[in-house]
Amino acid sequence: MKTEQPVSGFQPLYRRIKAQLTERLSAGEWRPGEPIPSEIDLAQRFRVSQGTVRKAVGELAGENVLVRKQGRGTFVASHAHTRSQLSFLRLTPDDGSVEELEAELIDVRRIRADATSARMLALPTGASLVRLRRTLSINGNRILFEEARVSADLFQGLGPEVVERHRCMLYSMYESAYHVKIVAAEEQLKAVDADADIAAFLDVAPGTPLLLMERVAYTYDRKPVELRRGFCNTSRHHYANEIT
Amino acid sequence: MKTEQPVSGFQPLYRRIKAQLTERLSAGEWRPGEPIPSEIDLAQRFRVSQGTVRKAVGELAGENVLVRKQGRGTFVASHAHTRSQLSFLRLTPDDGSVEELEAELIDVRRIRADATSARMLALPTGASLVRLRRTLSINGNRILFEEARVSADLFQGLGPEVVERHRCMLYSMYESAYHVKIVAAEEQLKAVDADADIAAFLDVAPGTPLLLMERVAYTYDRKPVELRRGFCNTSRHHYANEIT
DNA sequence: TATCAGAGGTCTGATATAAGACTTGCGTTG
DNA sequence: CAACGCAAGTCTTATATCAGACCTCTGATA
Repeated sequence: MKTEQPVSGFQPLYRRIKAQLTERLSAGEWRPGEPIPSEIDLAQRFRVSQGTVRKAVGELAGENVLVRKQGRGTFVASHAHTRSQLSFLRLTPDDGSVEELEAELIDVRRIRADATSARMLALPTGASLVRLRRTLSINGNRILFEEARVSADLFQGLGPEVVERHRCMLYSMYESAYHVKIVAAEEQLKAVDADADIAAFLDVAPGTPLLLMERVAYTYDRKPVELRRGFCNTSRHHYANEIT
Repeated sequence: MKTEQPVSGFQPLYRRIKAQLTERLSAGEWRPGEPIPSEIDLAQRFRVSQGTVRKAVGELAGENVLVRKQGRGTFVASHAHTRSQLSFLRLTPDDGSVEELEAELIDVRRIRADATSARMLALPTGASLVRLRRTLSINGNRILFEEARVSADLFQGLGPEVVERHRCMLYSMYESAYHVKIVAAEEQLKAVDADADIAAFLDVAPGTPLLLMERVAYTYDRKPVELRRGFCNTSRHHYANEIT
């Protein structure tokens, strides 16, 4: 066993392997939905034992970056397949579950990043962003209005057509059209009153209490990629969360 | 290697070890804050290899039931020590972090379980419950009103004195006074309007939008133990969540 | 053509061994 | 008495090996 990094920044071997794997993932060497090489194979490439690869892969699987399938192989997680697309949607009807999901695009515009957006996306103030607005219906009830902002530079040519073509599944679209895989997000929730505009979009009276959800979404290596702000009518739905 | 359970209900060895560990934890063999025996020691007791124990302990550590400390040992997670007491409190000031936390007890009463509460706590309808109400202040601002319900049978003698003595840290109290360790919870969030009563408690105008948090808290083996309902003034605070 | 058995690949579970890293506490040393 | 160094105990990392479980594909068979 080699002991490198004499003093600072020591990282165990399996973490370095993990880093290498994320690097290749983010470089697009293996695409979402595709299998990565077998543990044995990876072990040989990296010249470490299969157990070490296994531990690296295990952590990535724990972070939902990879998906293991016994007897078949290990796959790059994808928003396209497996309804993992829903893993970022915490809204549920009070009774029963999500049967049908439908999104309706309102508009897609180019805007300039204000100071806050820029900072949160790690971009210079004034950078060009794409702002996308839409509503979302669960089981036929329109309950969410939301807007998303992403770097226009990273998502070149992002317009209504592209969104429509992916049926408004944004993360799936980021992934397949732009090779940007969303792997984590931070959300901040508040209760607010509906203003006139949003009330109109959601078919509720102005002043109705809405759940405000603000999100920063990250890709590999915790690079911030998308800002999102949603207003949800929670009269018959709720935001479900598991604490552990 | 033994292959048991020919068809159904097969559980790998490390999971059976894990189950045995949770059992002993729930029996109080090792108390929160205390160390459990070393991996080697446990391996000998259970007559399995250290690696197998390690895997079981690893999962429990991942669930925040145990806490590993390199070079020192593995400890039973505790709400009392380490500010893990806050791991169940997702409320944060919009700017900065939680510096000071203060709870104010309103009342503690015996009530009968309605059908819903009973079902969620896995108790018979009409069972005797203790209902506790309080407000909570962060950095001096009173922002949360909440009520908690627990089985009066499980928490015998639970009254204002006991709560005050533990300075309103409920999970810490459940743990040290009743040996009930809360390990997980499910929450449902909604936005609602403040009614007159709650508005008064929170010093806001009736009709102010509030974040409604409903929670079921579980102890070892996912046994439901507490129901909680909180109303939060989110004008200068938010509920923080991490999605992965 | 349709079905089935089997081979081979892949992840999973279990064990064993060894050395590194971290903490604690003891005993020596200055 | 204080400081230092060392040893022991514990978790952590790494490797190797083997067998089980699960899936896919292929070739034989009816």
